[in-house]
Amino acid sequence: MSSRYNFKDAESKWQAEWEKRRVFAASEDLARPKYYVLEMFPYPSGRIHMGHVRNYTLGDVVARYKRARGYNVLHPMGWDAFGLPAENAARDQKIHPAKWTYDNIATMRAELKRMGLSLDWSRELATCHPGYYRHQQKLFLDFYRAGLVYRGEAFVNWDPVDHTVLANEQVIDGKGWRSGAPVEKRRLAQWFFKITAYSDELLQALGGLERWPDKVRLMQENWIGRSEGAYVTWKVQGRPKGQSDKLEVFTTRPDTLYGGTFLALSPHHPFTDGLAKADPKLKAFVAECDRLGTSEAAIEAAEKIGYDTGLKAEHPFVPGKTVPIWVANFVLMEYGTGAIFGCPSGDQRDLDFVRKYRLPVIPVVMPRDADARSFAIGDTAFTDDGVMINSDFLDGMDTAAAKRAAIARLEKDGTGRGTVQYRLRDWLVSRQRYWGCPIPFVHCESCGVVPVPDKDLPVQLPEDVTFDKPGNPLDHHPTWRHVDCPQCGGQARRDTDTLDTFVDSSWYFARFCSPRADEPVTRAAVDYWLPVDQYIGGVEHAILHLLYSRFFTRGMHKTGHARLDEPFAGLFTQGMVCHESYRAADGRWLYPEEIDRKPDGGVVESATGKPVTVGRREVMSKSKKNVVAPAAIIDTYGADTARWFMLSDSPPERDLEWSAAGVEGAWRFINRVWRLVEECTGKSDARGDATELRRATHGAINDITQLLDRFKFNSAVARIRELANTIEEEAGKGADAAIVREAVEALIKLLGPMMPHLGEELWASIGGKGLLCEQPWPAADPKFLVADTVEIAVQVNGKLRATVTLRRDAPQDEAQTVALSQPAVQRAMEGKGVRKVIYRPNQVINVVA
RNA sequence: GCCCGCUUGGUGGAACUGGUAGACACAAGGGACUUAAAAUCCCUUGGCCCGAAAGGGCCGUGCCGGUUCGAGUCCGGCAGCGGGCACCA
Repeated sequence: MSSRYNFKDAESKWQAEWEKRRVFAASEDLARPKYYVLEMFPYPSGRIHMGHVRNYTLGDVVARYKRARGYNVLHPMGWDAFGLPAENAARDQKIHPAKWTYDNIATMRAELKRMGLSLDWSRELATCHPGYYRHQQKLFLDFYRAGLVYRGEAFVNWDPVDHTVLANEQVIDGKGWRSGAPVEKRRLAQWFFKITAYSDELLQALGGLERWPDKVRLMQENWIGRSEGAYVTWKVQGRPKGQSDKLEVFTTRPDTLYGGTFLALSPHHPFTDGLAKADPKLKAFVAECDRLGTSEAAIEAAEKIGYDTGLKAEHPFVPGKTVPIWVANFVLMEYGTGAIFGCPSGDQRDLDFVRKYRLPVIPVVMPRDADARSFAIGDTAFTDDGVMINSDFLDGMDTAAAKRAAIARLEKDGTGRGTVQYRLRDWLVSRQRYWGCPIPFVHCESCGVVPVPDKDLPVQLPEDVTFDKPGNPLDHHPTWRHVDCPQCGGQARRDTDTLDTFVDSSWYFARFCSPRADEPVTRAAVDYWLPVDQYIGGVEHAILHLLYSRFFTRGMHKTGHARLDEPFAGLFTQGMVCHESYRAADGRWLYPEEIDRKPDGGVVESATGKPVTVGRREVMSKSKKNVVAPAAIIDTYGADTARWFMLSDSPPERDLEWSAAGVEGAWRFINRVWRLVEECTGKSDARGDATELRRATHGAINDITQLLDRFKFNSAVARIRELANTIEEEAGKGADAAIVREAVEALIKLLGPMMPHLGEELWASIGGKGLLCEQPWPAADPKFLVADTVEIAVQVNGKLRATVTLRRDAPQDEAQTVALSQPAVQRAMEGKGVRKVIYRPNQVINVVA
């Protein structure tokens, strides 16, 4: 054993050993409790980054720890391999998306392997592989047959230059992010998942996800957006030609109907469409609304514009009363019925609108203590609950009662009904792109939309595609789309859209259970492994990915592919990795390795010696060059250093600041432990007192076990360091050799999940049997967890005045006598008598003077 | 605008369900070893005050107030920072 730890040899040696012995290969074993640890699989963008290192380190600690605790652990890895960057690379670099993707996977796999993760690589999968997406097509068809997939029309952001549909985030100031052309709203026939069929269930079931962060549950709750209200039907006066004579609105405030002074329709409401045909001004107004779009700057968004159709609607409660019908840009077709009634006295937005267009305001709710005769609305609507006024039969009721009464009346009159609305919309999954899972449907002139028969799956992506023309390469392909109709045998064409990549990631956790099965999932395997016991990833997926996966699992349940509803029993969202940024005087961003720190604390550019502006620490990003490449760190310090640093200092849910000094500190600790084990196990015949050391050892085992269970890895790191400190001290004092050995063994086992290579090397060096990663977790002996004496705090009037050592569980009179005899206590009492004593055994005694 | 979270030394952070604030590190300063450097080891390190020293006192967890024998922890208000959603009827 040499005195300096050679991480290069050790890390590759143990990685080879684990692989050779297949120690992380998982198989179903009903005799043992299972534990499925999963980290969100990466997009193969090229290289792994520090965010991956953090994510996979956290998961690996859990996996190794649970394995040591006797669980049958499944810990797989795969690739979220479809997506737009591959097509961009194809166009810009003339590389086929498949080659680009598989090359990146090879690079990243090699980088991940160098981290020493306890992964079952035999289960590796890539979503772009036909062996994966074939089964996704099967699920899509099964969902279709179960009524969870349908074809509908949707407005999309259409880029007229690139001939493609853009995601909202690709529309910047109303223009395509790449072409710069003004984006058009187009109505296209698209595929949807019927996620709204589960709105209420997805909401209700959040309550059962006890091991999910509250934050994520709340975000999903808000996203689903349940609200109670009513549909109200208004009769349109003087029915316009070819139009409905009724308009249905949704409202959460049926109580304020008497305050309604106008109706507003969405620019995309069918009624609006009908009117616009004969009204060029309205048509222009609708076009104007479309131009403003949804992603306009906040200032633009704040402007509310309307168009008076000149039509009137009859008030459902007040015979003879009518209100004008407007079209307004702020009414969304996608929410409610696409039409509202405006009550300016009770809604700020409506109030702003009527002030602009000079419509009337009728106050209908006032604060409890206000006077009905003098209560008036100025520039602020009264939106709180209160007492009803100017509302006929509702007058005097409170808001809740008025809502109930108004709904009852609507239902009795047949002019409306109580209902529940959700903000959640169905999931649009069609993408006009090449690098995605083909949608297994055929369009036939005579049969319509026909599913591809199961036996013909997969519908495989053609490889010979070109990216030099704008638009979807599948559309341009000379032959691919032409196909015989599976139903009538006549000429038909394939659906050339591909699925949103969120579909790929909505079931990969299930596929991992039987990754090579000839069906999407093997029931026995998913029944055994699912749900995922611990899922770990970034909070940026808190809504879409996690919600889609929850929906998809329900769909798989309904179609008989699984028997559970919730895929992730436990969820942990980690913080991001940050670094300060550096900027030269001329504005260039500099990489951390391009700067030097001077002794006086100043920072200069290495190449020029000129001073550098140090920016605040923020999320690592290539554009600001505040990045550190994991590969470089592993080359210099090894994987264990990177892992240890990732776990130290910052709690995993918070952002972590990467610092060179912190990495150095981690590296120093590894060498310190190395020397410690070498030195301490050398002294074989010492017979000193060892009670302190045993207490430290078993206390550490106990604490670290609990800390790992609670995801408090940074605290576990601190306790491991403490144990190392104590061993060094006690061994230096000549503690009993057998006890030192016990402590060192515990230390090695405790650090094993965090620094597995160092752990194996140390384990071998002290003559441990087998592999460390197969050793059981150490057990704390309870008899060393409690001391005979305890130090307790002595307070006078709540202020600490002394600490005294007492027998454990000493009775109050004894504690009181000792406490009062303390000089500092006497001084603080200033001769006053004892009025009261609060005694918490083994903790504190507080004397009230 | 609405909803949520956070705020503790020079820095990252610790403190179980209200009970000795600052664990464990980083940085800094001092010292040892060395021809020197690296590495390593030891000591000091929240602020202020009294004292030659030993020791002692006061203040202190963003700010203001409250509950309690006792508050970093609970409650109310405010500020700052961060996140989510955003014309949601």
